[in-house]
Amino acid sequence: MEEPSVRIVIVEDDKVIREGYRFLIGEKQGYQVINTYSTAEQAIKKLNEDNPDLVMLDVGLPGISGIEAIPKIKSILPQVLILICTVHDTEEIIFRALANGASGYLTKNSSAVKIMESIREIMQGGASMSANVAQLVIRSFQRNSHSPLSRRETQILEEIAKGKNRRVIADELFIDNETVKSHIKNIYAKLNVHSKADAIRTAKENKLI
Amino acid sequence: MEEPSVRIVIVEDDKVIREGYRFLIGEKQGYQVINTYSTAEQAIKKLNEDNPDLVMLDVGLPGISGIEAIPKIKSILPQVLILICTVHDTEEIIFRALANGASGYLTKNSSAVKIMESIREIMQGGASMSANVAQLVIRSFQRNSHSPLSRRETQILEEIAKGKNRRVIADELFIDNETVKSHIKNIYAKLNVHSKADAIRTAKENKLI
DNA sequence: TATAAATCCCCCACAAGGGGGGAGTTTCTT
DNA sequence: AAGAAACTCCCCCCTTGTGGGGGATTTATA
Repeated sequence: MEEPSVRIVIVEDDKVIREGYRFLIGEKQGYQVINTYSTAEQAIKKLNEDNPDLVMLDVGLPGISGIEAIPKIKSILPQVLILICTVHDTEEIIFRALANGASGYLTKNSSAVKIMESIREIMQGGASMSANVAQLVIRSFQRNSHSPLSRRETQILEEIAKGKNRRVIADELFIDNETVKSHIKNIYAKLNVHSKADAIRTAKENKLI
Repeated sequence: MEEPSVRIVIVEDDKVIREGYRFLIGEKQGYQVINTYSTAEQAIKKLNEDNPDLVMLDVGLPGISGIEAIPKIKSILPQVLILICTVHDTEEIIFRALANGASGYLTKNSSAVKIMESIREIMQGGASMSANVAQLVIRSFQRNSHSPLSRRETQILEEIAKGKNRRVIADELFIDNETVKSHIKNIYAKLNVHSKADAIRTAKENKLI
């Protein structure tokens, strides 16, 4: 039986890189580059007729950025998969791209092999990140191991961060209202703050919760 | 100049897989398998003399699990890198492994090439995940795009979830106290809840914030 | 034998929360 | 042009929660 090839659209403002991608992908069996664009606006305008399976997207585009383009593209073609290929590797940009619906994030030092591997993984329903991106993402999961807070204090601060009040926390932990209050007093002293909001902010900044 | 080879310890209870890894890695230039163990306890006991750069760790070990072993290993050798290789791919296990300090997470269908690539990426200071793991991780970043909440409501609920009170939120958004209160009333109505804590819980469960 | 952690107790004053009502404007969609 | 959402602001009410002050006891850990 005939395997339909994967339809790919490339959005990249640098002509050399754009043509590089086109050449790289175009010569591979089972993949075809439908069109390439230098701005997200142009790509979005032609999205319905191009009808791609996957869009390779740069972040630093003139006009609307790749990040902002993601939800617009997804609203037109909800099933389309997005692979970000860019030089930008700041935490904020990466997280915004992933939160907006990207399935992959490669920084531009990625080899041709790595790019094709990512496209394959994404088309098979997975996701893909280059090593430096994966590291940032993983780091966002990790706690500070030198927390000044005790186990109980950390636990209680986590519940506070969920918006629970002292009464509820006390009930859930099978301890007294006053005990929770004491813990909170100690938390505030250790973090040098004087309110819930400040405690939560400080704790999150230092990855204590 | 002489490049020292990467010292690797393997912890895996299945003998076939364990020896498979040992063979796979042992034949590669620049990598040496110092020791292999079938339990985390044994590996931890010998950690100081083995002095590995990287530990390949299974999750489903007899005795203490791979997940629980991570902080214990890190407390003995803080610089050691951890690569999880396992069949387990539930969200909870993956997140706990990454939160505990793993630098990589491969599910066991990973090819030999992929395993070596991961080890290389991790040793170079990056991180690595197989496609299915990356997908779960990325999905955890993504919002529900069909939120019943308006932009403003979502924004305000996010601030509430940071522990801020109405007064502070009003000031930061340059709107009146009463306006914030109205938004909160509407949020509660839409989410069918009657308190901060319930609103935060419901919103998080449905990935509205 | 200190020190930290976890538990519990009392006081007080003020801030904050939640429910009820209504009403004006803008902005977007049909 | 009509209607619906969204965003803004105002009043009433009473209950609950919060933060700061001062303690105490027990257990475990260094």
